[in-house]
Order: sequence, then C-alpha cells, then structure tokens
Amino acid sequence: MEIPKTYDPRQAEEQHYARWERAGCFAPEANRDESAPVYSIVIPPPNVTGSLHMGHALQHTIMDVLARYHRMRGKRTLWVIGTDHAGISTQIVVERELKKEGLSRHDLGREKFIERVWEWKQRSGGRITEQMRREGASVDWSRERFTMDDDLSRAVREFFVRCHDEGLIYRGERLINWCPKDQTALSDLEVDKETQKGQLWHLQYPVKGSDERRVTVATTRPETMLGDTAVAVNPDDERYQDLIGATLMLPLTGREIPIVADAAVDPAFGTGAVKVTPAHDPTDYEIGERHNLPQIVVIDKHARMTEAAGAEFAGLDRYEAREKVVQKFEELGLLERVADYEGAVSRCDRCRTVIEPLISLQWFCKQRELAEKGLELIRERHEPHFVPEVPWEKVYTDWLEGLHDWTLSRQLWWGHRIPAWYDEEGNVYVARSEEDARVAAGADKLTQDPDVLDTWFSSALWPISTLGWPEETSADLKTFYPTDVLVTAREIIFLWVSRMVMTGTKFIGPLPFRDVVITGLVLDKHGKKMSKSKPSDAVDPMDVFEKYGVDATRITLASSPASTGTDSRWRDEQVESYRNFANKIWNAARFCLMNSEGAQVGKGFEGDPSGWALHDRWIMSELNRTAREVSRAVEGYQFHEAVYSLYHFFWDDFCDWYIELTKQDVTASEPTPARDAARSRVVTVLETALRLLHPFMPFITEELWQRLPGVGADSLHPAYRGMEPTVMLTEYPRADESLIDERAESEMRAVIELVSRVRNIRTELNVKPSEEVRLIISAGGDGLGRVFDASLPQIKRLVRASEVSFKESMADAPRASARAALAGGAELAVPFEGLIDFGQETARLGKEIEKLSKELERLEAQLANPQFVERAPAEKVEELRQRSEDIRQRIVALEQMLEALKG
RNA sequence: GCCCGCUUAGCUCAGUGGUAGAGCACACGCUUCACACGCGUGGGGUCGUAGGUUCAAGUCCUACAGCGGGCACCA
Repeated sequence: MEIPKTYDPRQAEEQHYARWERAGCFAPEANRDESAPVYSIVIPPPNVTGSLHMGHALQHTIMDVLARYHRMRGKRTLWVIGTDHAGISTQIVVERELKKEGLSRHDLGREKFIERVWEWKQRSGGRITEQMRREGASVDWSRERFTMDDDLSRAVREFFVRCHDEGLIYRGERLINWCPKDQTALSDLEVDKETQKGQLWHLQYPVKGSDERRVTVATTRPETMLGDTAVAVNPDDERYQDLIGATLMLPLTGREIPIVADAAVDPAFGTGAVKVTPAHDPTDYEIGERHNLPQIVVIDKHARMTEAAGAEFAGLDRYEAREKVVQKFEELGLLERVADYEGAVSRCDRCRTVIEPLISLQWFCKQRELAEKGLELIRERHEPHFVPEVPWEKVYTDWLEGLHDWTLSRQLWWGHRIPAWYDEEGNVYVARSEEDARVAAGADKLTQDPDVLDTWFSSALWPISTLGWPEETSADLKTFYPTDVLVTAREIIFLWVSRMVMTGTKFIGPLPFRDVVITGLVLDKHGKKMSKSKPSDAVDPMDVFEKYGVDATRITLASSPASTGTDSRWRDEQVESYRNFANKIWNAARFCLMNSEGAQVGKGFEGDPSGWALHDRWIMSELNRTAREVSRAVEGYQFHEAVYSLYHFFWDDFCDWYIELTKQDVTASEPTPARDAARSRVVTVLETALRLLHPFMPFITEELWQRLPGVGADSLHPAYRGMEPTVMLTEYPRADESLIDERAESEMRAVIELVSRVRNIRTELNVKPSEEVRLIISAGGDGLGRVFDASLPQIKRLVRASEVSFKESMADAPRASARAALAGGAELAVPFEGLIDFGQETARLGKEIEKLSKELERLEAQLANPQFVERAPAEKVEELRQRSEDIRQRIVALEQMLEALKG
C-alpha cells in the first residue's frame, strides 16, 4: 500500500467535509432511533459581516467536539448554525461600499439602501459560514438561519408586541447614549468606559445680589455650563447652608439659576458644588427630575452647540465650544483654576467616538421584570450552570440585580423595523403587522416608526426563534428546546446570555440552556488581545489551517487553557507540536496498514483476558482508562484534560511501547494465525483510538479510519445504520471497566522500568546503539521474575540484548558489570568486560544511593512522627511504609553492588 | 471606589491536602526496516512574599506585592 511518510492535511480536509455534508451526517435526522436522547447546541450567530478569528475557532472547536462526541454516543444531535444581521456593522460596511461610488445611503433612500444591503449579503455574507466548513464544524446546514429571515422577524415582532401589551416595552423621552458619528442611540452595553487624562476646570458663578460672593463648581465639561439650570450641593454641607435656595448668575448666558440641595452630591469631591446640566449628563438628569429643573439642550446630535447655547456658540463643535467657554471665563476672571484629572469617558464601542448623552424620544424595555425568573433560578438553583462557575455565576447574578432599562431603538435603516405605527394625530399603535395597526387605529393612513431595533433584540430570541417560536407547535422547538449548552465569550454574558434567559423563561418556561461554557481569550504571543483595530500580532485561523492543518489547530485550541476559561497566549510552537502529533498518528497508522494483511478490526482480543500477553492486557487497560478519562473530561468541559489523555495514550503508550512491544509479532515474515492476531490487535487498538480522537481531529481520523481493514457499514453506531460508513457515526468508545487492570499496569511499569534502566546504562556507558549487550536479572522466581520471563522476547528486543539470564542473586555476576536496583526488589547487571570504568561506576551507584537515602530519610522522619501515624489515614501510612521498605531494599542492593565492584 | 482572576522549569502553561508535571527550548547519542514533524538518554523548580490552619500546604485561610480583567452617576 502506498502511503506517504508525511501527512498532508489538505486532501483529507477537502474531501471529507463535503462528503459528510452531502450524506446528511450533520442533521439530527441521520439518527434513526426515535427514542434516542437529544443533544442540542445553538451557535452564537457570528456577524454576517464577520470573518473567522481565533475566538470563533476556539468556540467552534469546543462546540464541535461536544456535538461530535454526543452524536457518536447515539444522541439525536443538532447544532444550529446561522448568522446575525449585525445592524450597525453591516450598515457601515455597505455605506462604505456606497461611498466608493460617491453615494450616501440618503442618496439611495431607505428602500433602495436596504435592497442594496440584501444584495451585499447575498454576495459577501457567506464568508464566515464558508470558513466554518473548513473548520469541520458539524452544524446542520439544512436549518441555517439569519436573524432577518421572515420567520425570525416574525418572532421579533411577536416579542415586541407582547411585551408592549404588558407594559414592559414603552416609548419615552429619556437621556440616552448618543453616538454623534453613527447618528444613533446606543444601549449602555454598547458603550465602553475608558479612563482618560483630562482636566477639571473650576468655574465661578456669581451669587445674585452680592458683589463678591461666588460659588465655584468643578467640571470636566465646561461647554455644558451653557445648559446649566442649577447648582447642587449636599443638603448637609455646612459651607453652603446659607446659599441653598439662593440664585446664581450663570455667566455667558445671563440666566439666573437656583442652588438646590441634593443628596447625590458628594461634599468631599471638588468644591462640593455641582453644576447641573439635566439635558447632558445622567446624574444631572436625575437631579433635574427631582427638582423639576428645566432641560436646556445646548448640544445637538452632531455634537455641535445649538442655538440655545447662545449666538456666540451656536454651530461650534463641542470641543471648540469647550475652549471658548474656558477662555471667556478666564477673561471674566471667573476661572479659578485648572487641575489635572483622570476621569471616565464613554465611547461608542464600534467607532470609538465619544458618546454624547442626549435627551431623546426612544423605545425602552423594562428588563427588571423580565429578569426576575432568571434571578430566582440562579440564586436558588444555580441555573444555568456556568463553567467555570467562578467568577461568572457571580458576575451574571450581580448584573441581573442591577439592571437598567434597555434602550431598544436605533436610528438606523438596517434591522428589524419597530412594529409601531402612528396616525396623523401622533397616536401610537403597536401591532404584529401594519394591517393590525390599521384595524386598531381605525384609520388607513399610518406611518411606521422609522427606527429599527437593537441587533441584540433578535439575538435574545435566537434559541427559540431558530427552533420555530412563536409557532408553538414547532416540532424542533418541542424536540430541541431547551438546548444542552451555550459556548461563548464573556463579553456577551450581559448582551446576550442574560437576555436569552429572559426570553426563554418568559415565552417558553425552562431556561434555554443547561450549561454555559465561558471560554477564555486567545491572546497573541505577547499576551495582548488579538484585535483588528488595535496593534497586536493577531493570528488568522485560516493561515494556521493552511500551515499546520485544521486538526492540529483544533486540538491545539482544545488543549489550550482558553478552552476552560483562562486567557492564554497563542504560540506557533504549540500548534507545531500538535501538527507533529497528527503526523505521529499518520505514521502509526501507516505502520499498521503496511502490516495489515490478515488483520481485521475488532479481532485479536478473543477469550479471557487472563490468557492474553502482558502487553495486550496492559494496552487494553490503558485504552479503556483513556476512554473513561476522556469521557469524564469532555462531559465536564475539561477539554485540555481530554487532549492530554489522548496525546499521552497515543504517543507514549501506543506508539512508544505497544507498537514496539508487538512489532516482532506483527512484522513476522510467516503468515501465521499468531501474526494475524497480533496485526488485528494493533489495528483494533488503533481503530478505537481514532474514534476517541475523532471529535478533536475529525479529518485525519476519518482519512485513516476509511483505510482500516474490516470497517464498513456494520461499524456504525446502531442508531446510524444505513448511513454511509464514516467514523463520525460510529460509537464513541465506552470504557470497559473490566478491562482496566491495575495489575497489568503495575507489571508493565516494572518492564518499562527495566528497559529504561538498561537503556540508561547503555547511554551512560556510551554503548553504540548497534552493539548488543548481555543482561543479568535477579528478580526471584515468582512475581517480577515471572513477569520478566514472560516478556523476555520483547525485553531483549527493546534493550538490544543478545542474551538475558535469570540468576538467584547478583553475587556471581561478573565484577565488570553496570548494575541497577529496580522497584520491587529486582536487580540487574550488564556485564561489560573491559568497558567498565570502576571509578565512574562506583560514583554512579553512589549518586543513586545518595538520592534514595535522602528520600528514605524524609519518609522515615514522617513515619517516626507519632502524630502522623495516629492522625493520617491508615492506608496513607501503609503506603509510606511500603515505599520506604522498597527504598531500603534498593539501597541495600546498591550497597552490595558497590561491594561487588571492589572485587 | 467596589468585585474578581493570575503569579509553578529558560518560554507557554497543567496540577484533585499526601513522591512537583507536560509541550517547546537546551545537552549528548542515533540514516534502529511507521515516523528526523522521528528514536533513545539527560540536565533544569526554596511553586510571588510574609504569616496562619493541618500529622501533612504548590493546593485551604489572612495580609502584602506585581500583573490583568470586570463593574460604578463622584461632577
């Protein structure tokens, strides 16, 4: 059979995904067992404008490992795929495209513009989903969704109307975050607070009716003073007691404003007197509400000063106005001082423009009521279960406890239009359709609200809308809701996770997911966040796929601490080592296939295990132990532990030991039943290992599995009978506890130690690899002696010994021997006439004795401690006793060896 | 300001109260008939600091230091 020496991932990647997709392997319908349990995941829908980054690759790997694992366990598995219309992002992308043609969206008009966006989506929107095919993601394409699909839009309107009818959604004039660049309102979660160095200006406002007296206010935004309608002080502040109720002359405007007392003012900060601009600051807005202060809008939606700011300032940019205000105060002698100050600035998280708080008429959602059920569940039942639980359960709970109303409306064109219509008098009719609104209004001429909804409004419905809600009879909703797990990043716990909880509990009942896995970040090699906007050594997953292969990338990500929630750096060396692992798998399989004549998967391990050779009992024990460990790890979302087990089993146990131990039998030139059996065993272990590895490395495992002798339609999990043979629909190996054999493992450890010690001696004495040695073993007739005897052919081969002899004791071994004492009382000698440097050998043994003596000393000290013996568990004490006994024995043996050296 | 996380080998990171681990890097030796993306052997750690609990602490508790993150209406 012609198999190249080096694995080339490309060919397997190109071939198998298309085949799986064509054969319908990804759909839950592949499973013919109607009574099979269900497993479902919905993907956090990537933005339709997006392209794959490492964060996606990480999350998708985890979701795919879970989906493939549970699918192989025979569950009816659904992984829902789709994309998000991503309101602002998408609108910006298309506007940018228009700009190249010298057009703005206003040139096109709303309808044409939206057509243009759909066109763009048709043309370029599939990029990220194409990339997901490359990743190997086993999502069900037949159920692919887009948040602007008709049925999902219907769900959005249903959600809006029902909440409006219950008073949870309302329209009102409130202070909101406004992005002057994107020209839209934003929710609190779409705003980043950033500390920034700036100044604190101390401005003096003269007191009316007094020539000298002034009140000094401190502000980071002097330009807003043009809209001041009061100055507030703390009611208990002694400095200002006599001024409460007094009137100030607001400079530059000639307006008179009152001094009010409000507990929100911190007397310790600044001067203890706060200028109040209700129209442009959230705190001031609340103070204004409490004291019935007028709101004077001095900054407009473009962050320019309005007419109300005064003729001198009208039209100026907010920062120009700031300078001018400061300058004027200085000229008037009313600028007391300027202090350096580090304060928080809010920025639009999309375009980084400084947010302008503005009073504006918008739609809001009362989240507090919606969150009640979710709060109850997390507090009383710790549901959903966050992984890792610390710190996310607390972060999530704290957030739900401190909810503010959610600003829903966006002044954009791309998105779900708000289902509200107005008649000519301005009355509002919220309805599921324009027709319903007309009926409600009793009028024909209605105008729909021009605004659209926050993108996250439709995302909040994702787990239920993709499964068919509000169609209560939807089979998918009944079958696949609630989902099993949500895998996502911490940034969207509030934006998305909490809101899905609200909609799921409100409209369906149960939480939309049982577990929430929060991944860590994949940072660049310097520990910086990979970012497109900020400088970083961001790594493109597609490049990594190209260079190292998809499987190597996936298993690297699964092994990364980021898969279990800890941020960690991306390192090419890591993926390189897993690329090497893929190649190791390839070559192990290559060896098996080159020697596969007469072999058959599933054979070779017949009869009672007690009749098997030690290495066969041992490898089955390790294999089943690995299967147990991997299942435990995957089910507990400890992916790096699963990878560690698989890597260690495959490379160390299977390749380095089992194949080497069995090689002679497998490569025997005579085609005997014994050879066939040995070949079958090695291929059986390989096949099981490939199934264990498949969720992590789908392509190479499929590529190799297809070539194994004796696999086919019958190899599939019973639930998938009738499907095309593929490793992805076989049964995920279940640990057979009866094959986990502690004794075989311990005996094999002894053989490994023996071999390792002889190799160590060979290396230390510079024996050429090609040169054969003689080996003398003393291990008693029972126990270890029998074990070594039974494995003699293997031992001879592995240490390159021409001859191995068993002796009662080492006493009559040649003086010129290198010696070692093993655990369990075994001793060995390797005679080297003329090669032994007695001084060197004495030193080597001396060093060994010293090392063991130190350990013995420590153990004995512990055993001599009556409190330890009394209080520690008896088995622990016994364990230490045995260990110290073994070490003592070895020291005695080594000392005798030293004696023997003296001759 | 409040809350949280991290600190273990040269690097990146695992680690469940009971013998400190992996990968990479490093050193030495290998064209050993699956694999040099490999094989064999080896060196390398007072587990951030100081206390405490415990028979026993890298692991639990307290404080501190350094780094990172989240939340917050102190102008």
